[in-house]
Amino acid sequence: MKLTVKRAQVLEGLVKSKKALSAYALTDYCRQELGYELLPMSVYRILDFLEENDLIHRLNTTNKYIACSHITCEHSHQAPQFLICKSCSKVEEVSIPKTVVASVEKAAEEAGFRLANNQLEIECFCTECPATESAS
Amino acid sequence: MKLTVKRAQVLEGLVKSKKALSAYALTDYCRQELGYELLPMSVYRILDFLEENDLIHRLNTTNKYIACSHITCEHSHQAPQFLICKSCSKVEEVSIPKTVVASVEKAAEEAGFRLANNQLEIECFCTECPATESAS
DNA sequence: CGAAATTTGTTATAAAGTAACATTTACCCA
DNA sequence: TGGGTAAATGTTACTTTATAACAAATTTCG
Repeated sequence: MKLTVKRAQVLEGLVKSKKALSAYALTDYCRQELGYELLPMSVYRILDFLEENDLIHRLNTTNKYIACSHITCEHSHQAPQFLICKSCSKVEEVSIPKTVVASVEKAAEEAGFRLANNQLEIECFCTECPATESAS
Repeated sequence: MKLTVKRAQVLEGLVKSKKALSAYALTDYCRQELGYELLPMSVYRILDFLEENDLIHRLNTTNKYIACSHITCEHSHQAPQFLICKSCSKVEEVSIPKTVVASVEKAAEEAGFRLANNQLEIECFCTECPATESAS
């Protein structure tokens, strides 16, 4: 694993942003804040690398990326769960009790599926955003 | 609410398919199986309509759509949970115990978020698909 | 009937993601 | 130290997903 300058800069962009960013938002970040062009293709590759090395998470529900909140920790990662604000993209990485995750897994197994990962993404509204859509 | 012919045909396409389909896959379906062109814009509008009326679900993690497994039931919908095969897009709509959903909601509230909906999408592999990626 | 609302058509384009190949840079070791 | 290999990044082109804006057709209902 090699954290090159560009990879570190993309990671830094995600760390500094308190919310989830798309790959294209990160190309904008490089242009505007760092003063060079990093094309989408390169951004995607760097994001893939950062994700493989557990430095960031990809949010499947929104096609955005966020820095892992445990970058600085030593302890190994357990499955992440995310609360994602539908309105402003603010993300909180929370820890849901293992028993809860276990019962999700159990429900899956009973239906003949095995989990690909334990990542849960939950659509929310944060305190600063009014719920423009009603909860279902 | 008005279930026009085209809306019913799109819904029928989703019901007949046992897996999740993208909007563009549904334009192909109309061309190949029904013999007319339904442009993507129209498909998206119809999908929006069907979703608003609880006849289908949109899977945010995969940008695909699936018929609601309770179309024929009378009982009102509770929050849906989906097991989605990453490999073949097969989807199972399951019912996860309310206590589990409640504890997810509790974790969200403690972090200052309120749920936008209770839909959970869980990435899996079904029995027919080998896990090409290892579970995390 | 005829006005208003709803549904569908049409065109163009934005946004998200990847394939394929070229070039550059880093690394190793004889 | 030079050169070969692997890793990283650049470049071009394209596919997939999604929506904006406006036009036409159809339905609804007084």
